[in-house]
Amino acid sequence: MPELPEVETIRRELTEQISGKTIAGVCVADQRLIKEPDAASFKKGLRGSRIRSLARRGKALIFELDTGKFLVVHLRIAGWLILGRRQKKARLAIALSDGTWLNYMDQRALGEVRLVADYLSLPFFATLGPEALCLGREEFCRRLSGRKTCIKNLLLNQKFIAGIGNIYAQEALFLAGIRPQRQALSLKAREAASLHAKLRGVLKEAIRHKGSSVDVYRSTDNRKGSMQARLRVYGKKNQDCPVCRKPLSWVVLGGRGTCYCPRCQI
DNA sequence: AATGGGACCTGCGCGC
DNA sequence: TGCGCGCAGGTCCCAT
Repeated sequence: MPELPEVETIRRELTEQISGKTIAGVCVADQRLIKEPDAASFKKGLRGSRIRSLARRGKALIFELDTGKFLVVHLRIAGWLILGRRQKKARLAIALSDGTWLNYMDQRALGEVRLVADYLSLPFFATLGPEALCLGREEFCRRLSGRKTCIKNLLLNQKFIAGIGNIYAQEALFLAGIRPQRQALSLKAREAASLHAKLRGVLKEAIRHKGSSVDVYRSTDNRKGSMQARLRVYGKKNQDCPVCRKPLSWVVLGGRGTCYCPRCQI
């Protein structure tokens, strides 16, 4: 589900709705999600904490607590959060002081939740590349140069750039007119600059529209985003290009399905 | 050092 | 109706 725009949407909504509130209780229905510490210490460490603020780094959501600890949530493929009534299928439910619940939902149980004192030293954050929306054009082009892997896989590599996933990588490449299987080092300066601009554009567009609800993703009020209606190629296997109206192509790159237009993308 | 494939999970839609 | 298969928005681990 959640790439940068979806996680950013969640962060903004939660900032408005739960910052300043205190955690009254914690119910762990699926222990597999709690990566550290053990479930009992996790619950004990969380109870009574006040939520100071919410941050995002890449696709990870970070709750800053007044105890000095951080609740780090990674939704992976199919996680989402619902604020409000307690949800039956929640794998983790956090009761807030005002009687509302923050429910962690996850169809595939691949998500990860941690309570740590220092999240920046976690391997994921220590090796994470620059934020997609903070990376300037020149730095983007410099990091791109000399990389032999195909451009789409590079965009998906979180150590290269943080926050891009399979939806927005395909969308940005379509908008920039670049084939996903091109070697990164083959991009001309103009192409790299265009890709940088289109990437920023599509991420901002997606944030404005509260993310793409392609499958299970919902924003915290359990409503769908609206970006899915604006996607140009993602999930359009066997359909036509929105620009030239000819059939789109589909390939597997880095184990992930990839749609592109063989005419509009060079 | 960088790259590609498999593993981790569950559920849906499809063809037979 | 039922079953097997392919596929799904991410990341880590391992072999090469």
